[in-house]
Amino acid sequence: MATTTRDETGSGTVPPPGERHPRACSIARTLEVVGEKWSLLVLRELFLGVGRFDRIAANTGAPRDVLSARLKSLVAAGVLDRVPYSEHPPRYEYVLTEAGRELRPVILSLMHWGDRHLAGDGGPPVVLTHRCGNVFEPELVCAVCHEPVGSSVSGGLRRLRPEPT
Amino acid sequence: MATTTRDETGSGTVPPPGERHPRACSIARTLEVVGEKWSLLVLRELFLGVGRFDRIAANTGAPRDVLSARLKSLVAAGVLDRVPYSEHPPRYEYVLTEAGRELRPVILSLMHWGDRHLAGDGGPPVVLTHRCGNVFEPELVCAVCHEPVGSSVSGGLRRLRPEPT
DNA sequence: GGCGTGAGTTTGTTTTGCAAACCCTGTAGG
DNA sequence: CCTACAGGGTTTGCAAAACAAACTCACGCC
Repeated sequence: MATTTRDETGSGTVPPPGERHPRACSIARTLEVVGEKWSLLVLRELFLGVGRFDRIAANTGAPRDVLSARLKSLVAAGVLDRVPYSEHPPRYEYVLTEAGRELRPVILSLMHWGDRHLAGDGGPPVVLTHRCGNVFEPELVCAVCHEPVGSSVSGGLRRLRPEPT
Repeated sequence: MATTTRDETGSGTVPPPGERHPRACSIARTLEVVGEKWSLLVLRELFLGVGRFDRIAANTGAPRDVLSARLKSLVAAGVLDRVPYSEHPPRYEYVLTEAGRELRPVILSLMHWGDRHLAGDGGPPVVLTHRCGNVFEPELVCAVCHEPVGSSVSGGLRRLRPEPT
């Protein structure tokens, strides 16, 4: 069984064993932005139209100082905007930017998985309807051929140029 | 502007201001399983076919003790299986369960967002092709009508029974 | 018998998370 | 005028978790 030493990281060089060579990877980069605890729950609140500090804190359960830090970093990352909704007294709320709204598939995929695997009795805690009138269930398809991604190990996907040797 | 006190949490009662009443929510439940740091990068490796401890540690950059803890909790949650690939010496690798494979849309959505918003020069670090032969780009659609979820604030989605008052 | 591999565990330090209390601005009521 | 309350945070002190590096253990090979 000749362990084919693959170029797993895509860096062009096979790393020496035992050393850390994290992949260049869009998943990791995205998690740098929204992967910390509470960040995605903050986004959930904004998708639900809740944009004020106290309400987000109450609905997520996040400690206020942590929430404050997360909101700052999400604004810095361009996912949220902090906009005044009142002067005298100055009050702000948070709204999704276009980039933030594009995270909706992440939220919906997480929600769908939880609905399928972690729903207690009584089914999903929240049910959405699509504008077509039906109860909404998300499906991820290839944007070109519109066929669903499979449930096999590979999902019908392969790396382009997987071994740049 | 009569601040319509909405039942944000779906708990049936509007929470007193200042108190924490986290929502019953499938997103939060899913994040309890895969929301900690490194968990989703571990899943990425498994989708790429890398299932052994040392390789996962090297490719993700996760500290070995943390990785050990995450793998245990993912196995306990039914997302991974730990299967022997050798006895004498006893060696194990990790593989996705069916439930784990169903997290693929989460991974692909995160990757797609990173490709769009965090790719440096030279474009995305990893390019996938779909079995249809085209470069893969994911799209989230309604499983019933197959129309894409919109990019508006609501995305064309609404809560069913949003106010159980 | 010493070295290498694989899969972790242990140890000691640093960082982060958390709860509760506090601060500041401004409005409303007695 | 004085107090209370709302909103949007910051500060403080403590506990939990992350981190890096070293160590263990079981073998297989030279």
